Amino acid sequence: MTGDTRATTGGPATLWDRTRQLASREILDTALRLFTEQGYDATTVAQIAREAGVSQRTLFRYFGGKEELLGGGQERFGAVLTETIGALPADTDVWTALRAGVAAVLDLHDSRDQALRRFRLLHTTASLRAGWLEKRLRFQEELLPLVEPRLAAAGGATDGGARTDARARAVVATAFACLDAASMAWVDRDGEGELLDLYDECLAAVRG
Amino acid sequence: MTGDTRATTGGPATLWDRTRQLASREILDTALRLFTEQGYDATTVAQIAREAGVSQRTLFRYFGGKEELLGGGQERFGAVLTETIGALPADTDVWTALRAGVAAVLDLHDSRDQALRRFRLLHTTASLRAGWLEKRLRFQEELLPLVEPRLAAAGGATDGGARTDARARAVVATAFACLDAASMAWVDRDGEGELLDLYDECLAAVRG
DNA sequence: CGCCCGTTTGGCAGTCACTGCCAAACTGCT
DNA sequence: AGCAGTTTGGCAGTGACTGCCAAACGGGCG
Repeated sequence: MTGDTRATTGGPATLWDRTRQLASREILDTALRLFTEQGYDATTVAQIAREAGVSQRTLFRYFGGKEELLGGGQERFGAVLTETIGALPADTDVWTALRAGVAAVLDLHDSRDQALRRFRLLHTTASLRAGWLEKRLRFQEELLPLVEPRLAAAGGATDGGARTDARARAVVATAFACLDAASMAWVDRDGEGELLDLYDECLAAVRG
Repeated sequence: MTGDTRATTGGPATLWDRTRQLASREILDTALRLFTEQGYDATTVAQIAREAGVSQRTLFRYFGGKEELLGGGQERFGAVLTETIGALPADTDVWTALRAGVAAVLDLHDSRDQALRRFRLLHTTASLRAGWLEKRLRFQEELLPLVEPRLAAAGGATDGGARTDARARAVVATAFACLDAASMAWVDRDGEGELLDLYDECLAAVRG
């Protein structure tokens, strides 16, 4: 705060950025702690701001809304998903590609414990669930242009158009649905086993 | 409102019930109208209440929240789903059963036009989408006990327990995902064609 | 017919998430 | 040190939603 303007850096660039990152982390940690302690709905944004040492207004500038305070790099999900799948060879099977995307997203979590806490919160809080599902749907839309061509190539492949559109949506949505089912089961088992294995199992059950 | 206490009945029972139903309809109609005219987010509950001729407080007593004002008998969805599927013979294939459930729910809409309006609103409004997806998930949970046994019977069927749980969830979620993909495509085509056909196409794309 | 009881309604105030707006504090550069 | 651009914090406002309490109303009773 005072003195010591010389950069004891090691961080990204300007002091602002470092402070910002620090505050951001503090807010996220405080939020996750309070959420797990009192529950999501019972925790007010004002309380998080107070305990994190920032004004409510600033908190809302850092994060768009209460839901974002769950953390877990949810904003990166979209980018990671499209990047991972986009980087795959064009003739990769759709399901293989989607599995790779799911795996990449799961790797984003810092620790198994935090992931478990987040998922538990997510699956037990209606409002959070709603928000997550909505975000998921957005990712799904973003993924569409990457999935459509692969689907057309593999399937008997009639032209493009609305028909392929619906099918691509269904395929991506199914992958996400399996991820959700898997993560629910994973939470039920208190984080025992590998989430990806559960995902495979779910997908197998669906695709018979 | 005044005089005419003699029952020109024909309705269910007491005057209260009839008034209630009338007000309910008025509110729902007003809401759908305003939503389509101005958009969901731009319409305030206060405005709906004013134009429907009830107090805001009463409106919230009739319907739990703004989302319910979309109507379409969403509350019955759960019941219809479980009843339809529950009434099917125990050895019915899971996918057949789920298809029947989906068909029953689709039959719930009064008119094609209203269904289209509702779906369009649903797919273009983030907040509504979120709410719908959350409700969908609740139906999914309700359906689980009906789906699990059929899945165990058909599939190689190891024991019961958490394993089947995840798979059942995945299967039901997939069916719903296909319904969503289908309804999105249906809206894109301005209600042309049969929704169920699109559903079948989506499911075929998934189960390849 | 009129009266009382239970239900329903409406208004009011309050909570909570979230958003502009504006002045004050601060950082980075010269 | 000083200037300019950015960030912050407080304040007021909106909109959904919830208790609370008094007033209005419908239905059954004498």
